Order: sequence, then C-alpha cells, then structure tokens
Amino acid sequence: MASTEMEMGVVGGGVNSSGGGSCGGLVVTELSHIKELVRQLEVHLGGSPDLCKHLASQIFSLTERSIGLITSSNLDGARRQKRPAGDAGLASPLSATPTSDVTDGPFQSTKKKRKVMEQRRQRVSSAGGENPVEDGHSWRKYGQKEILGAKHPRGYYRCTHRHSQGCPATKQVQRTDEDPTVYDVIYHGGHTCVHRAAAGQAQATAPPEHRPDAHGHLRSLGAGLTVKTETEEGLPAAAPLCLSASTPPVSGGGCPCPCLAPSTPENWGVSPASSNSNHAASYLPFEDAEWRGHAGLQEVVSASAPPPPAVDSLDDLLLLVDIDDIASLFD
DNA sequence: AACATTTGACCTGG
DNA sequence: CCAGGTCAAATGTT
Repeated sequence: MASTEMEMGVVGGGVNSSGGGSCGGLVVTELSHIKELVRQLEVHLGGSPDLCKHLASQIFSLTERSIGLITSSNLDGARRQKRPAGDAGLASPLSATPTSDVTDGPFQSTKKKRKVMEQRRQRVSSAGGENPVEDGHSWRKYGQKEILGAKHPRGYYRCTHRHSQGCPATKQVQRTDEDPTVYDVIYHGGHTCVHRAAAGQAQATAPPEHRPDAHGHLRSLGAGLTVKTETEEGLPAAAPLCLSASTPPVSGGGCPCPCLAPSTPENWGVSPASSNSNHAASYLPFEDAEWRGHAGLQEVVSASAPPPPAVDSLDDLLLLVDIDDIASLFD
C-alpha cells in the first residue's frame, strides 16, 4: 500500500540558483524583465496565442531564476541566524524540523521520503469566523497528533489528488497557544495536481471567490485578507502570489495555478468538526515547485480585513508584486 | 457505494 | 528512547 504511493513530485524542479552571495541586484534585474514581459503579454492578450505562450514561458523561466536567487539568499540568512527554540509552542515547526538540505537533490531513496520536501509556514487567523482561510485546494486529513508543549493537536492533511495525480502537497494545521483563533499552517511540497475539468466546472458554478481564474483568485486573495509577510528575521518580504505561468490557462484567461479544484467546506485546515461552508476568504499559499523558495518566510494572514482592491488587469497584478519590496529584502 | 475523518499503531530521525 | 509524521482499519457522512 504505502509502496504504491508515488512520492515523485516536481519537487526541486530545476531552480538553478547561482550560489548565495548578494543577489539582490540580479533579482531586481530579473524581476524587471518579468515585469516587462508581463506588460507585453497583456498587450497580446486576446491576440496571438502562440506569442502569449512564448511570453508566458519566458516569464516562467525568469521567475524560476529569480526565486532561485531569493531562495538561496534566504536560506543563507536563515542558516546563519539560528533561532532560539524558546517561543512557546510555536517555535518548533520551522526551526526544529530538521528539514534536510533544501538545495540538495530531492530524493535519495524511497525510504527517506520524510522531510525531504521544503516547507512554508503561514499563520492564519480566523478572526470571528469558524474557518481560517480557504486556500482553494482540496485537502484530506490523514492524521492528528498531540504535540509536545502545544495545547492543541496538529492536524495532518494531504492533497485529495495525491493518489489520482500523485500530488505531493501536504499541510499541517495547528492552533496557536496564544490565540485559538489563529492557526499555524505549514505546507510541505507544492501542488503538482491539475484539475482542469473540475476547475472549468467550478468556473461556471462556483461562487466568485472560488472561481479558478487569476482575477477571481486574486480578488479572493484579498477578499477579507491582509497578508503580512515577513521573514524569520522580521524583514519585510513580498506577498506570496501565484504567478506561475507554467500551466496555460483555459482559454479565456484561467488561473495559471494548477490544482484549483473547487474547494469544499472540508478544505479547511482545521478539524472538520469546526469547519462549515461559510469560509471567510481564500488565499493562495503557493502553487508550484517554483514558489517553494519561501522556505524561510512566515506569512501572517488575517481573515478580518476590509475588502481589497480588485485585480482587474495585469497591471494590478504587478502592483501586488512590488519589485521594490523584493529588492528591499536585499538592502 | 464512495469518500472523508478518526484514531491507534507503526516508522523514522534525532 | 522519544517526538513527530504517516499508515490504515474502523467509522461516519453524503
């Protein structure tokens, strides 16, 4: 049984970072390039599909490179600054989890599947509502565990499409000790699943906040959400956004993110007992292997914020991805 | 019937 | 040996 499960994702897929060092300038250059490409893409939207595809793939590879640079930089920083594990209950997951070298080859042997994948941590507030945040993915709970030093058990979830598509994404959800309405969500691995059919259906039937098109997603991303992103050292960082252009959207401008199955009320990273259908919001943690560079980032997501600006154009999208913000990481 | 959750047992790394 | 992570049978839900 366990042996039949494919653990092969696109983990560690070809982000070639050029060593650590100060890469801020390089990243800015790369991102500026991306920005320009996106502008071109916008111009050609509705025009030649081939050209759009070409631009998309260029954006994709540039993004990969940039993330590689950011990743290597962040990891360096994280390694250098050792974290005191004193922080009651919360300190453990990221710092104490002995994630193996993320820069190394992803697989050594099938036995060593544990902890091979990178992880990202988010703090999710459910302020008032029952559910923290909808993340647009289908999760299936496969375990729960009392964690030493923590008041609340940790839930273990994996992508619903794990078996059907071999999607390696998993997440762990745990209430924080300080505030029961706040959850720590740790994601392992990115989604490799694509749920085209369901996504298309969802586009027609699902409520706007669940529509798998980029704009809808970005709207929902903002809908009632503030995303404060910071590194472990407390540096400001770019908001996590789904920019992957790896999967060409369904014609007419779908979401570039894979695995956008219509979310179910059970998607919630909380005990199903407390989950119901009136989720407060949606957000996109990270969708692709390319976005795994945020290993050192901790995102703080609050579900109680006022309605956000709509993202109606790629320009709006670009506004959300402020290159300067990213650049400031390296200042 | 199919799918999801619960939960105790098992496995693994430190 | 212990804590964390995963498995899988039992159970619940739709």
